[in-house]
Amino acid sequence: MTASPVPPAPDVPPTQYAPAEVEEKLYRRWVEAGYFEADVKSGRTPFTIVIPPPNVTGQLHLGHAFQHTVMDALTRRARMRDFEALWLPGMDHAGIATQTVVERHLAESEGKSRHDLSREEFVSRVWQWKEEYGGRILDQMRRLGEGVDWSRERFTMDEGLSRAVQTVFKRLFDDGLIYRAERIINWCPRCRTALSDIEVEHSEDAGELVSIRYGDGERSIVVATTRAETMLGDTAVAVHPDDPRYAHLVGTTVGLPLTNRQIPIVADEHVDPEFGTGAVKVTPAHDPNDFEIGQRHNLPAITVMDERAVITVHGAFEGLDRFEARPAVVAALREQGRIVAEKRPYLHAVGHCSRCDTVVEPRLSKQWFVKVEPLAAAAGDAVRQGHVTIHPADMSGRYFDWVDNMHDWCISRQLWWGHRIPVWYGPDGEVICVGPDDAAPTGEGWRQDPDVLDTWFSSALWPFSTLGWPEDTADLRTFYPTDVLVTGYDIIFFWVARMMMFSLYAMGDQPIEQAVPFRHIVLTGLIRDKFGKKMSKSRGNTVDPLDWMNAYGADALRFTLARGANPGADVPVGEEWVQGSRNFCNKVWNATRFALMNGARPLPAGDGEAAHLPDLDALTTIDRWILSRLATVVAEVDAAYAQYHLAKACDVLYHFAWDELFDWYVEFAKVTIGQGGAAAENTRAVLGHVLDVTLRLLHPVIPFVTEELWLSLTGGTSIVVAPWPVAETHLAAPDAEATVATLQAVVTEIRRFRNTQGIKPGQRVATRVEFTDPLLTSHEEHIRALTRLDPPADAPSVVSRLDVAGVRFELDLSSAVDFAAERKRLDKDLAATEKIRAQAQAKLGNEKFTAKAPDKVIAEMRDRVSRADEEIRRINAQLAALPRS
RNA sequence: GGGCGCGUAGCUCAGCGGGAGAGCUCUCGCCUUACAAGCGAGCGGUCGCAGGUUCGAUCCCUGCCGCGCCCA
Repeated sequence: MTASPVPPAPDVPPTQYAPAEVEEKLYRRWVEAGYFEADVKSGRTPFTIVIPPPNVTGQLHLGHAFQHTVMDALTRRARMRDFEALWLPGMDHAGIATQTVVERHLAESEGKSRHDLSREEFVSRVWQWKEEYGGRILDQMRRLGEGVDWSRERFTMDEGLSRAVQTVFKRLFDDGLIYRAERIINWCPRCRTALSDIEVEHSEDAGELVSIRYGDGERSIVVATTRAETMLGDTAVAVHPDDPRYAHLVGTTVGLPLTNRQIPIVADEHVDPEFGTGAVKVTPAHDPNDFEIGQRHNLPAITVMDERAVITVHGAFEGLDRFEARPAVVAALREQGRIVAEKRPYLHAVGHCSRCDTVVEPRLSKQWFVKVEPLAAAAGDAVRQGHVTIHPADMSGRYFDWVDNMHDWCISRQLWWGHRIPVWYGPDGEVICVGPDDAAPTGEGWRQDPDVLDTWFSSALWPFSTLGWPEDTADLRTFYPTDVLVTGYDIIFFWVARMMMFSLYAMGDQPIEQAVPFRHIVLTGLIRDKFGKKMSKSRGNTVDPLDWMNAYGADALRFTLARGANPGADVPVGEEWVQGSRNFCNKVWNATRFALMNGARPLPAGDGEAAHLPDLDALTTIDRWILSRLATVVAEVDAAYAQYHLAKACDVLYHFAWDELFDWYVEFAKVTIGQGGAAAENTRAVLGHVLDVTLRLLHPVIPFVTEELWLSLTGGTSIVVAPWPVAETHLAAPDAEATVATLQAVVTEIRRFRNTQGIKPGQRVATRVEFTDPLLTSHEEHIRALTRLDPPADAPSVVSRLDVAGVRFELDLSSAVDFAAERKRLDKDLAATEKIRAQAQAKLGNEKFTAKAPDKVIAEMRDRVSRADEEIRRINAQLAALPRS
């Protein structure tokens, strides 16, 4: 055996990958090199993703980490594929959340409320807070290695984005799509602001159902309610018009208890005669359904609570919170003998503020609304007509359900932090909407609407406002429409549909394919814990992604999340998963380390992948096998990405890298390299090439470790800007794949034999090897190396003979062979093979099958039978050769 | 109540018309000089239940049972 000269490895890396030592350094280098900055002038095809803006008060959680990993993988791959890739970062101003945080801060540090400051002062405090504490998530994104274009970072309260907000508001206003009206809206008594429908979360809560008798004697009626305190604001009782029980009462009045008011009994179609007594109390100012009834019957609406949900009427209850007033009212009614029935607990749906969980109070109030009907119709059509594709496709139903049944959107919020509504009220009742270039009216008696817009209003403009709209910027012309939106399926309603509506509206002068905000919507699932349970603070199963990054590295976390990225499916994660990913990264590290120590290096780059390879005719079967497999893997990874099936891409790469490249090719390569000569040199080049390609394929998902290794392996500038591999289909070598499959089967069989015989892995066994399959002959040394079989001794005493596909082994065993164990093994294999044969044979024996099944399937069955026959013969020969025991 | 989805190995999930897969776990044996964050071998499933369509069903259809989620 000739020892070939191994070029000294410049820096042999340590045996364990240490992410902490490389991540920060590499990230800084990437940013400084400007790799993530998109160039409008490059002339390359653009690829754009805008980040769903995280909340300025927020911290990175696993949900962000997950979606950001997906976006980063898509963007990095696009960049490698020579697209002008832009991933645009930023944050939203999170009106309620931010104002709440700053108010608390103000209270704690100075003991003041915002009302102790002027509005201007308070807003400037919020900006101060933002500079000092806001946006911690941005640094956490850097930790994760996100390749965003920091030079284009945006914030929804920035001047440009605010201008976009005002422009859209003005247009909608002028088009009559924004209106102001007195309606029942969702009110949070803690945040003291209106909420839109979708900022309310419903849950089944335990309450009470109380039945109360209104009126007396003949003219009395029993109503049931879960909100007894609102009876103070009742202005009617409603029954179904066809309900015979109450027909005689319709049109009359009853006395409202605890008050001296008489209220009418009205007939309304919307009353459910099956529910309770079939009669309902009507409180138009405190219930959306009652409000509708009130409208239909011209009933007055009496507001009985203030903005904190404290009772404002009726001396005895005035000043009580709604939850204090409820038992008080019931007690007072009971005293009068008016409580007919009580049910506790009574489960019913209760709305909660999505921000602070306070029970929402329906409140009659004057608010601004967007008339969504025409906008929503366009948003639905864009998807129906195929201008925008939702992945996975079966999530489209949710989208349509939403846009087809959308309610008008309440956009005003009673806050100070946000985009102030650009509407001015004049002394004589004038209402003027001021556009971004208009001068606000001045003079006596003019005042601006005090409210601000829902944060989601500005978020809905994000795909184009971030690119400079309403100005006609190069960025907008180049990067809009964006290519992909990645977000959770839970946010379709909040955000996706609204971006669609506003983009189509604002970009309405463009053809629809140019007006859409994005061409693909990739919906991700929710992160769950390792038992598949939702993560929540109350469950105590939340995980800080920073902890896992610190423990296992950013790549390990990313790989774990990416491997779970099955389209639309929830992703359970546990620490063991991350450990496994870390182990994978370390495996890649060590395999590359081995390659470096053995002088493996891709040949100098030329045009295309094949330029990295030696003359194909000079390659061994094993070299051709791995190249053939690599070509398939590249194609499979591309196919998976094309479907946004990141989990599949990761799975393919994981198994190729570990199970084929590292477990087999590297082991074979040890032998070939050890043999020296031209074959060794070729194998070094092939190993170098395959690793190079594999690292590039993995880079979008695990950017750090791949960069660190790729730099050593290739001496290139950066894997970030290395070309994405191309599937070299001409390298397909089915013959080599078949031969190696046989080799693997032979090696595995020997290993099994050794195992069942209790031969220690390290123990070398003298063996005579005889080939019946000539294709395998040249691989004797590979087989011996992987199975630890030595050449036979001079005077062999053959103890055991083993026939494997194409090879006969005569093992010289000094220890006793466990024939019983071997027989058991073979019997099991025989039974399994006979089963396969029987199943295939049964099909072939079925006339209907042979008549109707496609030829390809029939041929496959025939082949299966003959392969099984051969296997059965082989096993039987083995069995026959075993001495009887 | 309306709609959508899911029930596949101990756990978490892929597969979705022609021989049941992965990760983690588990069993046995190994510090075999790239890697013990590792290596080799193995155990483990009437693919929720019942019908139907089909030459053939984990995969398509219907019903049932059990779980989710969204909307009301």
